[in-house]
Amino acid sequence: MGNHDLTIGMLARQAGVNVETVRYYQRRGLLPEPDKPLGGIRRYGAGEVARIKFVKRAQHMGFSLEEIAALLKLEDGTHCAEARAIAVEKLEEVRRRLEGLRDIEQRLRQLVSECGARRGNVRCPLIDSLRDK
Amino acid sequence: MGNHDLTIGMLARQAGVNVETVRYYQRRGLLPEPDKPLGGIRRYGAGEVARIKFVKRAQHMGFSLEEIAALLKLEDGTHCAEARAIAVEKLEEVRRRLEGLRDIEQRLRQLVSECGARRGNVRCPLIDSLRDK
DNA sequence: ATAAACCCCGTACCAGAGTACGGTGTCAAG
DNA sequence: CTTGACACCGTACTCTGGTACGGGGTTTAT
Repeated sequence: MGNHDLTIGMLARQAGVNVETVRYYQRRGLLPEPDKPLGGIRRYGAGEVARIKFVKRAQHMGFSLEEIAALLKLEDGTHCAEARAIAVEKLEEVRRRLEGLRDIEQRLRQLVSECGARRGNVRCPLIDSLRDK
Repeated sequence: MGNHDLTIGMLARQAGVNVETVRYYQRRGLLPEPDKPLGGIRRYGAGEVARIKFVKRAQHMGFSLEEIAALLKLEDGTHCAEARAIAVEKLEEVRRRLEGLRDIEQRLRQLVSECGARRGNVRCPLIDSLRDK
């Protein structure tokens, strides 16, 4: 775990992101920037790979980088209530978005089917629904 | 319908958007820019109000401004099949997003409940799920 | 006739999550 | 010892849908 032998390019490849993304995460404070040793080339280890993967997993759960920064501060696993609070908020947000998307799905499904069933020169139901009610 | 008596500010108020938004839509080609008459103040009518409302309704159905521009070209209602094709694609996209969000909701719900049920010094289930598998 | 309110136009800026570019430095192989 | 690949760093640009700003010109009301 402590072997610091990766260059930033290797780190990026192992974590499945671009070098620029690694640097971006460093700037955002999601990834510590190791001290530059003599010569000027930094080395990274398994800890950094894991951290980037943590970020990517959290993104797939819908968290923003800002929220992920907060989660990373609780990474030792001893602040479960705080972590849970962040997840609860995200869950509520996800549910709101789900509701909105479900409405949209419904309306689109309805309109697509009406447009498909249209016969003769009836006006387009989709276009009509967008015009003044 | 043909009374062109609104200034851009009145148009914006009637359509429920900002003046800047009207100009932005003009730049994006969603709204025609009327000829500037003597003196330099353009006038707008009910057609423009309707057009902005069309855009807003379409946005609420999940369409991007680019897609809305395509829909506006079909606004006469005689190109139902083309309009339907755009809606079908959007519907598919919405369903993909819905699927993704449902997965996220599920996982978050599960994790929130696990974190809530946690007793003693078990590691935080949420944080754990973000760390290496 | 003067002040408030409004218009015109161009440009710059916001969030979010990166991506791209360009100049310089360093390292390893041939 | 030179070539190529990579690292470092700062800055700028991408996309989307606007919002803000600033310097003029005009119109409306008092």
